[in-house]
Amino acid sequence: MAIDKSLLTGSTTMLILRLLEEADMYGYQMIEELNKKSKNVFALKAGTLYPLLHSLEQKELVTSYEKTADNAKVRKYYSLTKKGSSHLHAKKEEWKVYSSAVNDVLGGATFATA
Amino acid sequence: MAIDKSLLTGSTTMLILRLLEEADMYGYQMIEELNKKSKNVFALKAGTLYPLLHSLEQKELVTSYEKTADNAKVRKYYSLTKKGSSHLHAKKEEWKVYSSAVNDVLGGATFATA
DNA sequence: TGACATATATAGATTGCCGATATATGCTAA
DNA sequence: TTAGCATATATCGGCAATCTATATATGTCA
Repeated sequence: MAIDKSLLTGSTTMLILRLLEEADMYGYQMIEELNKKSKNVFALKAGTLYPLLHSLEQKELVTSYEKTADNAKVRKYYSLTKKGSSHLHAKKEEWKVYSSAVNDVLGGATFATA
Repeated sequence: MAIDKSLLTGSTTMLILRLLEEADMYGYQMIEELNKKSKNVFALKAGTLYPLLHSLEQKELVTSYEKTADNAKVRKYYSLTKKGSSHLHAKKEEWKVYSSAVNDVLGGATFATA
């Protein structure tokens, strides 16, 4: 199930950084991973991702390097910086506060963190 | 705690409709209610709310009527329509799917509905 | 060899929300 | 008594995030 794109706003950066927390990745791979991990809910578009990655690199939240795959294709890998890691943790806290507040207003839903 | 405004995108309509599900309200009151229910997380701006209410009325999700308060002040009350109620339920489902998906990606959080 | 998946990139448009500003009334304190 | 603040609604311009469309280049498979 795909959701209204407008709900995505603001959380995309967090999700991307979260992916990079586990492993270095190249753009195309992030789109696939995000789709898989979210059970097809997040269908991030290339036109959204690449400009976003460039801005994250400018903000020094990620760094990039090129790596040649087996098939001689050059891929651009991104890696989470220390600054990016801090940013991610802050955003995760924000997400917790935000989603709890939405649930407070909606009522009938409980939010538990493990 | 106030959160990054960008996270709000798309959910404001849902929250407003949710308020009207419980009782008819006028704009200014919604801002206060939302603030209270969300424990000061949502500080909706008048410049956001009033245009939004007008668009909701155009979409026939709400209707409005004027009512004079004790102090002779005229307030514009909004009421949820049947169409608005359906819309709200659809949006709530979307929110569940979306927030679960975010938690899936973030890991370490469980989402339970009551 | 032609179509499609992979892989990255940019420009233009849309949308949602905010800040600033405007208007008018009621209440309260100097 | 009047100046300031809260209440109450409204509009405009602008910004930020995302999408669509388009472009490029290579690898793979029918």
